Amino acid sequence: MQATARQDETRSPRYYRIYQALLSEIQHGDLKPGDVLPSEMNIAQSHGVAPGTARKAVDMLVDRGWVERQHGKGTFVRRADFSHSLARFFRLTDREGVQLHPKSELLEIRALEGAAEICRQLEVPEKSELIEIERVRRVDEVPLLHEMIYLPSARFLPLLSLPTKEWGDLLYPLYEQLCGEVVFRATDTLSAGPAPAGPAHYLGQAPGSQVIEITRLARGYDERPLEWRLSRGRLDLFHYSFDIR
Amino acid sequence: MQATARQDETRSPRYYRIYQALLSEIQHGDLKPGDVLPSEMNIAQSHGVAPGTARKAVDMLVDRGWVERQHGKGTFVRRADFSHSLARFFRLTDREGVQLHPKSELLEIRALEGAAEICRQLEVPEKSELIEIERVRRVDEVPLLHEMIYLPSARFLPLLSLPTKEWGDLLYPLYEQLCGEVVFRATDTLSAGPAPAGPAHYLGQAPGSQVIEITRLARGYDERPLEWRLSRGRLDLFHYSFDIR
DNA sequence: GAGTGGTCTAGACCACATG
DNA sequence: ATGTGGTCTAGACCACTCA
Repeated sequence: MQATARQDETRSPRYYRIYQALLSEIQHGDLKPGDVLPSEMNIAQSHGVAPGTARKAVDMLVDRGWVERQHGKGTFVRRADFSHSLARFFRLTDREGVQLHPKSELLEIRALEGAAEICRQLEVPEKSELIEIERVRRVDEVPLLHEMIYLPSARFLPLLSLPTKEWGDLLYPLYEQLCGEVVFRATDTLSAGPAPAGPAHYLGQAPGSQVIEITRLARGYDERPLEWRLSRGRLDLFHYSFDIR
Repeated sequence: MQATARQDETRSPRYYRIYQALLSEIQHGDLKPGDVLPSEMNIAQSHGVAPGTARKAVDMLVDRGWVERQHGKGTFVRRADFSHSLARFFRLTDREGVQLHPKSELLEIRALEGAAEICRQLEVPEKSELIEIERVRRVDEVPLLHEMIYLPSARFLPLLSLPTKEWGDLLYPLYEQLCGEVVFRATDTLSAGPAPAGPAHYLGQAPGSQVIEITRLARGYDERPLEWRLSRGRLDLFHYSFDIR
């Protein structure tokens, strides 16, 4: 037997519309990281399709990194793991070649009127109030990165009242626990340029010397920008490798 | 009805074994870039499985970038396209934001005894004879990259007798036409370091100034190393962007 | 019209996880 | 024992390409 109504409505395949429906639930937060999806049989019945068709929709979510299957248990919305994400740009490994995590030191946090370019990146009105965070990240006391981080004040206010001692090495878990904002993906851009006096000082370089610049725009599940940061790092330790094709 | 023998032999799924069989044909050159695969019905019959199972094997080849489907025509082995691959590291676009292709100038080509490290990368015996190619790549007369390229002599001899005038902008098509060696994938590694006098001169920088270093190891369909290159580029034009998670 | 890939059905049995 | 995902069958019709 063949489906009675085939190319009605959107003219896209049924598995694709199911994929979109599930993705939209994830992006709108109806399905949160760690949540279990309905079973494939369940999805099939509720959408009135054969199990194989529902499975293909879930396949797409898996391929695109939104969910993870666990045999015998279910399919779960993935939680992002950025813990190695900036360190991976540097040639810093232990004897066994394992990437080392840098330690963070909070230098300063304050609210200020956002610069035009940063507001544009964060998709907030010009001159909106932003939170600025300045950090240094070190591995074995070797300064690796100087970071300037900008967040829309409105959504990150609880950070301003967090005692300095309670800032850990990772910011994203903090965003999640204190502010309920979850970073799902980010775009990193590599570049190079002269270091201003402040960053240069913390990196142990002469002011104006060339450093690697990594800018990041981080987004939530709904694709809204959450964070913009500019990290400057030592060129002599910089190293990054990847496959093409 | 169910397959009579299920977990005999390798204990891996049938679609996976079919995938491996097809991949091995591609990697051994029985199926060359541009060749058409057997039809899915054909694959199913010759392996004694249902069409859906054969299709899943082909799905895997598609997902991993080995082949490309063309509706109504067939499934074809992909040909790599590296034409934008090095230019993508630089901030060089036309008014419409389209990446510009650099023009190549051949500076020198010669055969020599390979340095230990380069022989190791190319997986040939130490002190093997290598072909060394020195190039400059420019966009609108602006020098962008200085390149030192190393190839195992044994497999690339025809290059030594090619007149300078016949070297084009792209090397990989040359490798294929003259030497029958096809580059399928490569690993690029980004780093930075001081430029020796030669490269610095061609980039219009002071000797010893910091430049971006891109090393590449290119491999054929059978995963054998074909080419190792060290490209040095201007830091002030360097720019690279990518998504994580 | 014949052949190809693209979508979909309606089942089956297997392997894993949990109560 | 029950429910989950993982593999597989044996078909169907649709959409596209080419002779």
